Amino acid sequence: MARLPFSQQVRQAREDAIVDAVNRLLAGKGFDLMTMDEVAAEVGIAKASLYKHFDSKEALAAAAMKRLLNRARFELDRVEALTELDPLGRLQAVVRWTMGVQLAGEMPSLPSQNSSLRTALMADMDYMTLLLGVSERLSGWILQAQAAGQLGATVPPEVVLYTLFARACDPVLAVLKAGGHPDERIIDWVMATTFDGLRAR
Amino acid sequence: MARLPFSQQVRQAREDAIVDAVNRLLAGKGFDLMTMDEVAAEVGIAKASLYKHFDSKEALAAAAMKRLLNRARFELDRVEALTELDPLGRLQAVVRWTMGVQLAGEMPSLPSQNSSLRTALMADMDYMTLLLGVSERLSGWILQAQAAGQLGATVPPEVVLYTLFARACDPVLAVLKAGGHPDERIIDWVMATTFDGLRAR
DNA sequence: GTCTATATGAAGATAGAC
DNA sequence: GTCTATCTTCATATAGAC
Repeated sequence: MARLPFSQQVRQAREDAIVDAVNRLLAGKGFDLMTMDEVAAEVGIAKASLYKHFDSKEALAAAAMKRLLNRARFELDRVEALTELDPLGRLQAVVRWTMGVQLAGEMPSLPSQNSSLRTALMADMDYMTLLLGVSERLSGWILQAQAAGQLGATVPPEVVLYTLFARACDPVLAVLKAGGHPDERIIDWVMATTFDGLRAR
Repeated sequence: MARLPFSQQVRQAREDAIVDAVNRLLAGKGFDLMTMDEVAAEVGIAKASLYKHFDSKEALAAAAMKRLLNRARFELDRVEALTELDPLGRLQAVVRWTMGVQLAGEMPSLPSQNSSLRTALMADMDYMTLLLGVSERLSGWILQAQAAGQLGATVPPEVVLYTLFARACDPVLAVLKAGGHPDERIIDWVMATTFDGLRAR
């Protein structure tokens, strides 16, 4: 493992701090309402300095999203190593993890509608590669779980995948948190509605 | 029924046209990305004229939301009159309706995070009254369905209510529509995941 | 690379004639 | 009430000194 020069380590640490702040702000108020002034203030540097590290606001958000996807990939590795889990158990573990991230205020939220950010992300090859990688690993587990009869087969795998992604940024979590419920209970409830459905079993 | 003076009828028709345009734009790009210039262009009047009818951008969005809630109230009446439906059936009918509205591009979407719009809406008594009314009628059906053993009782009614609201603006619908699936099938899929859950029954 | 100061543009809202 | 033209604010992005 080659050691980086000290100056590059410093630069890396600073960029991590920037992405930290962006992640927090993205989780708290979203892309449109986040301003570069706020980011700079949060990090404690001048706004112009931000642009020495990232080309644009979109690039900043993209960096936060890429870090999230890397965290997700790491989590997928961890869950895959848990040999006591079956495919459904793995999916549930990952969904639980995403909800925990959101309740911790660390889930950067993108505008679901089209915007400058969406187009920037779709043109970002690194981001798209990461996203595709995570999607395909999840899809594999979904297919296994369906084949094993653990997941319902009335709905195509595609729909299951999108549903799981949607739970990662479900606004219901924030509403329940605002209602004063503890995180663990919130997660249990939303896990129950997601996997067991609203109808009585 | 007193007949309004002609001039007021004209005014009313114009304001309806404005709210139509706002509704479309809110559904398509959301509050933050909608601009007053676009609204004016869509209606075919000057931007300054908008302000003769509505005080602010927030007031414009509030008008669209209020009209949606009135449509919802009307739908609740319609479903309540269907005597062949039980409480669960009524809830499902309403959720189906909301999904249809969204797929038709007529569901104005609010930013889920705090913003100027949220505070404006919370201060709007007409809006809050409508919202509370719809919530309470739905809550009544939820309680009935739980008492009848049709809805799972592991989750509090509150959570069921929020989950149903969330389905009305579920981004999964738009993604599936972009995937080229017909509206009816999309609705069936999301209804299945919502009420039956992802796990096999 | 960091800063202060500024350019540029977009968007909400208004002035004032008709 | 409708229009054109304008005001004001604010946010992205950049210039240029150190």
